[in-house]
Amino acid sequence: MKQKNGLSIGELSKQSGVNIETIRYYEKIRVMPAPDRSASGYRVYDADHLKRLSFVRRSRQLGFSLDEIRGLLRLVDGHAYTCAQVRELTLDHLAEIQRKIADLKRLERVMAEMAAQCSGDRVPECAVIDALFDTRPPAVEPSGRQPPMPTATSVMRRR
Amino acid sequence: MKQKNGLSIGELSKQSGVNIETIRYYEKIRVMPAPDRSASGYRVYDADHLKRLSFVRRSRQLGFSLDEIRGLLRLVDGHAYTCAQVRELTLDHLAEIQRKIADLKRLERVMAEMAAQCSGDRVPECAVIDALFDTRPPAVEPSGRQPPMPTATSVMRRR
DNA sequence: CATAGGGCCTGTAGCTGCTACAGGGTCAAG
DNA sequence: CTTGACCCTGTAGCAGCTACAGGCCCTATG
Repeated sequence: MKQKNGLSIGELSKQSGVNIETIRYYEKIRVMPAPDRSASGYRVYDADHLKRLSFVRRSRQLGFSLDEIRGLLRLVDGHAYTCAQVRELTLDHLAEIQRKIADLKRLERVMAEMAAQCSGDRVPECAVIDALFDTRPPAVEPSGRQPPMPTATSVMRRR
Repeated sequence: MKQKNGLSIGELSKQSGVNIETIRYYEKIRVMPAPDRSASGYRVYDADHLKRLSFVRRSRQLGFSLDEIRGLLRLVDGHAYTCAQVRELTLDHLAEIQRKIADLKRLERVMAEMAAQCSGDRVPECAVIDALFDTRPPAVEPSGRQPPMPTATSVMRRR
């Protein structure tokens, strides 16, 4: 009773590399369209679904948020995008990645400096602990003030 | 009726730079101890609370998870830490930051390459879209295989 | 003395992007 | 006919907060 090229959710999952639960989640949040159902209520997918899901997966791997992906898909679906529009989204995203890299590099430097101060002695006196108890924001640039220290949240999370 | 050095949650918030809601949240998850209460049930903090909260804030800014911070605080509270222990936690954390930087740099390169392919033409043919529709994982190293492409989640989130 | 405003209280729901159940139905093989 | 693999829905959980709702308290002003 299976239609030509019909994929079950399990098969789609294997072929796309996306978790079954995640596929259903994408459907719920309207990133993937609701597929046809078999007589018994099973989801039945086709090759277009596989393409779209792979698109989503790849975009996620590249760090696009689901909201950004919705934007890309809207362009693709409308067949109305210009390459320039897509390029702009991509460059925005690139800029964000570069900002995160810069933030992390500053963290890296602060952590390395703290660790370097640490002698390894047994006494409960430790440069790292002292530095953490310092109420001021970490020294980031010896010269010149900068935008406020990024929080871990702003660095590690998207949006 | 306020005791010497007693701080209301609002004052603690201002002096520490930590949101009121976040302070209460830290208390709930036992990162901050429950303070005394005034007759009418208001939280009353002292200078030690301020120190500890600043420690937490600074550690968060440096990207430590609340769980790691709990570990640091346990060491500090017990007065039993050696500087070497703290140093180890710090170096672990540093290594993680460096891993994230490396991951992001790979993403950066892929994004930049995609954007560079993009002509800006009006036609609905776009190298970026094509690349995203590619079902294979993004090319990361032209030569030699690597650990699987980091997902955005693994790069952006902690743990 | 009444009231307006600010602050504080608890408890719950929301955010992102999933993942992991619980408790059931379906289907093909042995 | 039973077993086991699959599928279904719906809900709760993860981190680390943030944002209410609905209420109490406290001080100052008219």
